[in-house]
Amino acid sequence: MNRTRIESQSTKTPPVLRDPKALDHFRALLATYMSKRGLRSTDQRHVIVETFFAVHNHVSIEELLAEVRIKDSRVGYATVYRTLKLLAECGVAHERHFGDGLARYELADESAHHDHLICVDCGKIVEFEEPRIEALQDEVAQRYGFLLKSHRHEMYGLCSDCQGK
Amino acid sequence: MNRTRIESQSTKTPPVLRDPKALDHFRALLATYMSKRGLRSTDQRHVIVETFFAVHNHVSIEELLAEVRIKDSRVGYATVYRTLKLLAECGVAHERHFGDGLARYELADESAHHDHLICVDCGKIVEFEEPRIEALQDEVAQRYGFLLKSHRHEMYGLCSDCQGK
DNA sequence: CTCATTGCAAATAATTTGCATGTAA
DNA sequence: TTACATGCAAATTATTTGCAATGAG
Repeated sequence: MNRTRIESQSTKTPPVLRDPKALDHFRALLATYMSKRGLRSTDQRHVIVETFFAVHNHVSIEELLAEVRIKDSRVGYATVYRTLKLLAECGVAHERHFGDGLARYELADESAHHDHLICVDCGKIVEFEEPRIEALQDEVAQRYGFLLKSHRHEMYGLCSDCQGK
Repeated sequence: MNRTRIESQSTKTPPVLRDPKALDHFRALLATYMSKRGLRSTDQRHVIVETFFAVHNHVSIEELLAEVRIKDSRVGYATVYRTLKLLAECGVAHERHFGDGLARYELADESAHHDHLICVDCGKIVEFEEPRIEALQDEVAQRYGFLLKSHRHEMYGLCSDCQGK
């Protein structure tokens, strides 16, 4: 693993404001999932999950590991991988793959069924929602006889800040 | 590399019919690009490129290598990687990444600006075009001040054949 | 002749896994 | 005390690269 790539992006973006109610919902979801399978609550899982809740959306494993190690320097990266996989399994997080070859995770949020705009220069990721596109997707799927399960819609370009350069 | 995964998908799909004129266009494009940079024409490149033209769209490296080795068993996989990279550079092919972790290549075709429907059960890939979605994409990009360079729009679901199972 | 190209093996890079040790319940 | 978890290192998997040998121009 290329450790030189670690850079805490959370210092670049303002602290994330999240609805405490929503976080409680996700904590409960995780707790239920874990107790149902006999999984155990550990210090590592706790610090990783709470850190994930606190940092910007679309964190990479590397970024999250760096943040986690500020609080507990002895957490191994395999544990972060395993814990994020767990969060994805129980529906708390979604795994995303953009063009740069590494997995990013975001808080699952059923209500915000969004897609992504990605700046190819600075890497900024903007979420967007467009119900008319969703509607056309359904129409296209029907045209080809597909029963739609999920989709991925990413648009790449230059954000307003990077167009001047 | 996992060599057990080799399976020639071209035997599952009917031989691809392509416009000979379009292929000549791509051959010329490649020849120009190569001579401009002093690159050399070799037997390996020739067999790889012609095989690529003959097989189904969205070939993986593994699949293409298997086809190529039917004609010349001594071609190394590094050469296939390098040649497909070359095709992508000169605009003859596009590299695509779907969910299965391996790169797939398709003939570049400016006129057919299509996206993909992918069956999560059998892996079938269907191309679709929907100008109204393209138009909405431009609208969304403008809304967020982005200058659009490219996009990727993939829809995952069950194709009609797999819905019955 | 000269420098691009090839095939092979070794290197990368992200992620996963085996295993001895640690620790919730 | 009994599995599950952890940390580490080693394994995986797709892709890339170094290098000596080959070959195109």
